[in-house]
Amino acid sequence: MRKAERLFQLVTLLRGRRLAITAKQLSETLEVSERTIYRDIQALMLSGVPIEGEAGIGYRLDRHFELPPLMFTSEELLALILGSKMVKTWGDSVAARGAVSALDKITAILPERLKQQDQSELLLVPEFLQNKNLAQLASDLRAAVESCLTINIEYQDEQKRFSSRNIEPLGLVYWGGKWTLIAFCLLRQDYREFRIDRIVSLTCLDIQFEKLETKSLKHYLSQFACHS
Amino acid sequence: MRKAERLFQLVTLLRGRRLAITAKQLSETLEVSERTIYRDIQALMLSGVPIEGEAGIGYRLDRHFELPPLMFTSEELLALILGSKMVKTWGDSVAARGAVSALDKITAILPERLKQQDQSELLLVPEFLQNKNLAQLASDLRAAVESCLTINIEYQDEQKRFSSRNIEPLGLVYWGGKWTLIAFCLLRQDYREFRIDRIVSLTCLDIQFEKLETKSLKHYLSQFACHS
DNA sequence: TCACTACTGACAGTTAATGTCAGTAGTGTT
DNA sequence: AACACTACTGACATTAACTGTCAGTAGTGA
Repeated sequence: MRKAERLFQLVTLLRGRRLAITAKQLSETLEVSERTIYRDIQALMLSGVPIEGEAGIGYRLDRHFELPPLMFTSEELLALILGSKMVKTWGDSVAARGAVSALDKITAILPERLKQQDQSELLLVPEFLQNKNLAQLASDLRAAVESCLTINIEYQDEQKRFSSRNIEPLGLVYWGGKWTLIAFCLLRQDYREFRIDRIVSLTCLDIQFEKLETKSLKHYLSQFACHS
Repeated sequence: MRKAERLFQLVTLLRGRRLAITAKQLSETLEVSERTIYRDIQALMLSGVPIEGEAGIGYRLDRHFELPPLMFTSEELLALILGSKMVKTWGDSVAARGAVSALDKITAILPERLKQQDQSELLLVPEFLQNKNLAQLASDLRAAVESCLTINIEYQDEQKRFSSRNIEPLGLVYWGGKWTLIAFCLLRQDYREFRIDRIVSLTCLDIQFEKLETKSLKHYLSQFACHS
């Protein structure tokens, strides 16, 4: 079992690093010969662990193996299932995609008892409320937020009044059933909140804006929280 | 590595069973001696696997180890985080509790890159919208649904009209921001849908009702889906 | 008491793992 | 081209770990 323990430790050592690590360093840490490290690395690779080794550089774990496994309780899994269903229906299309595949993984390992509890569907998030176009719009907005790109939107408000604006998108908020975009409006030189389902069109302008402490989603919401 | 592989297979064999399994059966399946099985079981227990052995009965895996670890991609983890935040704010209190602890586990293993993406909070589910009383009411309703218990509710509808009814609760539906209780109303002898936030009080009656194909959440929703 | 099981120690034989040594090969710098 | 640094492989003597058989202990239920 000593070797099996060492293999586990090897993966842990590789997983915690950004830079490559040499066989010599590993052998010193684990107190074995370099030859043993070479054998261990080969064993791990044969069993599917994606290790990359470069002569003159050292070893690195493929980025996708960076994430360790997670252990959840029954209660946690049922909560994750419910949350995934909410994201699937109400989230932007990127998040919805992640939720669907996570949901597949979770249901694949559910024991019969929990599977029956989930499939009894006594707690339901209806799929038919899903709006694919809105989810895609939310994804595009999210990408603009993340990239700090100024955008132009055409917007139809509650009174059906039409407007076109250049805005700096700061973030998205889920109010339960409705997402809004918080942005800094270049026309009004102030924050504005837009319901995503009322955005008629969206155009990215390829103009990058600057992030500021006093011009952010957090700053906007701190004002809102004081009111309620 | 043969032994390490066998240890893995042992856990898998134990995990897939409800009834206890003897060392003799395991030795025949894995084609080793019983003495080796005793050694293997001891090695697994020393490394933390919760196996229970009873003389005259056999071995069983502690129930909490029934669930294997899960491996998620970055995209899936971010979706699970978003979903957990939704459940935390909008779910019933049991689900919210599960979501909070799942969220702790996920954030504990998040690499720096993803942690920063999550903490930038460009995609927000506000916690201040959480309603603890409503979440507790939802949990009580969920328990009644699961136990098929008839309940009495006092309800105030859209027009502020007050009513008191005995109902058989069939399930809960999340419409995005609002949950409704689907129930069979004993007064009207028909389905009725109640917004949870309009339920003034709830009393369990300790009268068990019968589940039927034609008196269920699914049946009710199949009618609704045809209308839209 | 008997039948069934889990459990432990001891020991000879078997198998796996280890470190040392020698050699191959790739990359970057001088 | 030579050198320094690294990854890599095969061979072999030595060491460590593992295995099955055997004998014995102990718990549970009929």
